[in-house]
Amino acid sequence: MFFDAWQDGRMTTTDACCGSVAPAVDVAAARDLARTFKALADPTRVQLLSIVTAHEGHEACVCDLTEPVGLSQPTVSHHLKILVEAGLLEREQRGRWAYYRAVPGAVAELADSVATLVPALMPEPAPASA
Amino acid sequence: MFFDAWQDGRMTTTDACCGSVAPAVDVAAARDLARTFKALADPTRVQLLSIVTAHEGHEACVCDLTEPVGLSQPTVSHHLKILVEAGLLEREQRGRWAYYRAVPGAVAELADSVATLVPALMPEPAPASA
DNA sequence: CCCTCATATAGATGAACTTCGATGACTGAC
DNA sequence: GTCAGTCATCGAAGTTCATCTATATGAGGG
Repeated sequence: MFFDAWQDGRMTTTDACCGSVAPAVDVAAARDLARTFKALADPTRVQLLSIVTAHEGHEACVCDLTEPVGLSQPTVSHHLKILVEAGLLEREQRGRWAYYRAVPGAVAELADSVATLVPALMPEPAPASA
Repeated sequence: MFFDAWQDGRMTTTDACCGSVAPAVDVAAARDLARTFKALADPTRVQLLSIVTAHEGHEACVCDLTEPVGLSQPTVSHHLKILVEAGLLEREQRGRWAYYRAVPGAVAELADSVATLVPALMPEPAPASA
C-alpha cells in the first residue's frame, strides 16, 4: 500500500489524489501529540493539573487532591501517575508524603505544539492557485 | 460532603486541608477542556486535523483523507464527526463531496486554554500569599 | 519491633473507544 | 428512471479506560 510510505513519513499529501501541501505533523509527531492529549482527556486530570499549579508553592501532596476531585485515593494516584508519565507533572517524595509539581515549560510546550498543528490558519483563506 | 460544594465551583482549594489558591479552572471548565482534549487524544484525529489544514485551500474531502491515514472510509468519517462535534472542524457538502475545514481560531483558542491551565508557571515560584 | 499513616499496586468490573463490513441516503450523469 | 459514486449510519468485535475494594510498600514514632 502506498500509504504505508506516507505513514513512515516518506510521503506527503502531494502524492494523494488531490493533495497539495505536506501536513504540519508527521505520523510520529501525531502519535506523540495524541499521547499528551490523552493524558489531559479526562476532567479529573485537568482538575488535578490545575489544582497542583494553583496550590501553595505550585505543589501538592495526594492528600490535598483526593477531596477536591471527590475520588478515592487510589484513583487519584492513578491519574497522577498518568500525568507524570506524560511529562506534565513530576513527583518528589518527602518523608511520608509524595509531592506533585507541574513540570516547568511542559504545558507551554504543549501550547506551542497545538499552534504547530494548525500552522497558518488565517481568517481569510489564502487565494490558492491549484 | 464538602467537596460537593467545590465541584459546584463554590469552593476553592483554600478550604481544603492546606490549600492556598483557587485553581485556574473550575469543574465545568475542566470538563469542557477535557472534552476538547479527548477529541485530539487519537493519533488519527491529530493527523486528520493536520492534513486538512495543510491541504489545498485549507479543506479536504473524505476521499483525500482515507489513504493518508490508512483506515477505512467509515472509520475516517467517524473520526471527522468527532472533530466536528468538538468544534475543531466544520463540514460543508458540495455536490457529492463533503468538505472539511478547520474552524478558524478554534485551535488558537485551545492553545490559549492550555496556557490558562497553568496560569503563572514562572521558573521561580512567585511569593504566594495564602 | 510494632503500629500508624500516606501512598502505590493488584485485581475486578462496567463503560467507552476504535475499527471493521454491510447497508442506507443522497448526488450527478446517462 | 436507473446507475455509479461519495459519504454517513448501524451493529459487532476486540481493546482500552476509569473506578472501586483490598492489599502491599515504606516511612516515622512509640
